[in-house]
Amino acid sequence: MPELPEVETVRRTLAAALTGAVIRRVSVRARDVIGRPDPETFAVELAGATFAAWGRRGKYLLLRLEPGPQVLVVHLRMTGRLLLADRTEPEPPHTHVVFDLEDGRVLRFADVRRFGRLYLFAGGELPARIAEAAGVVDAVTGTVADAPPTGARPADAPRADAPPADAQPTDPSPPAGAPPGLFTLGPEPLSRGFSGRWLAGRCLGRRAPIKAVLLDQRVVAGLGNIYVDEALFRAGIHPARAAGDLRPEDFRRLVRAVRAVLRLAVKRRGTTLSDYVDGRGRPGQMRAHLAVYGRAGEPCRRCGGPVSRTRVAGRGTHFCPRCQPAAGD
DNA sequence: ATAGCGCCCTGGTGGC
DNA sequence: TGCCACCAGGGCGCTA
Repeated sequence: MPELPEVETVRRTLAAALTGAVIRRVSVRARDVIGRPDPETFAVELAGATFAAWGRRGKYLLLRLEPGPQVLVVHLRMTGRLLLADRTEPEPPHTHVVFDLEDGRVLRFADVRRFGRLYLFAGGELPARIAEAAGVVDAVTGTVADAPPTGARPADAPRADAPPADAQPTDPSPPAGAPPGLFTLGPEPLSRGFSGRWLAGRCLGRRAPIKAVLLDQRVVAGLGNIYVDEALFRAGIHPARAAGDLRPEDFRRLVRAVRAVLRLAVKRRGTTLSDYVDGRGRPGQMRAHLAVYGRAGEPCRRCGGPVSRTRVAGRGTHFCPRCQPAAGD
């Protein structure tokens, strides 16, 4: 299940191999995976375009194309794959979109469950920050690495109580066919915008389980079921605790835990349980480092007690009842 | 506004 | 061995 580390790994593998590649032809086999515009326009618009830059925002992959600027947005959802291969290599099953490149290679979008979506935007249709992220965001820190020198920004060193730089509360409403979620994404978890104070603010007065809040992409962008469970374990916080009941030190610990687990997962090139592979078809190595996810009944790596599995926020949830007490301490 | 739930989709799994 | 109900879940839309 691609979450931030998996999407980031795909981004890196493809950016290294595909920047500057020219699209010869696009064929759409399954119309329903093209979110916007219609599949015919999608194919026509992309023919002849060059991959100029590869960015990421949350779980969205952002491919900037020239001339344009146009931005191809890809969301892999559960089982989507973007695979770069030579034209002679056999096509993977459930291939729904094929980008034939001028140099003889092919970029294929395959997805067993057809949950993944591809969207094409003209540059002006995206909020400035998203368009910027399509190629210029530093994916690990989440900071804009090569932002155009639009003048110094001296006095706005990010304060803890300031709104995160990458939150976009005033962005325009999404154009037709666009995924609404792309326009309401919270801060990147590895950026300074995701702080204990920000998280505390978003949890204020909320009775929803803390896990549900962390899964909400408007609160923080890029977390999914695996890394939320892992971060809560590292922070020693029960996933079902009411978000509004956490204390300031809990939020600080949680933010640190989220960052640590995501950094490690990026370093290990993501978690492969059954489906995920990177842009070259290689599995990730993070599974061996998971403390609770998928380890129900196995000994907790910290206390030795058995890892539990329940359902929280409608999701399979893994935690250690001893290391993550249900209430307070 | 918030929280919970059903829906999409299909391969893999477990029960009988 | 074969059949089938059931599960996995990200994001969205609906309901209360």
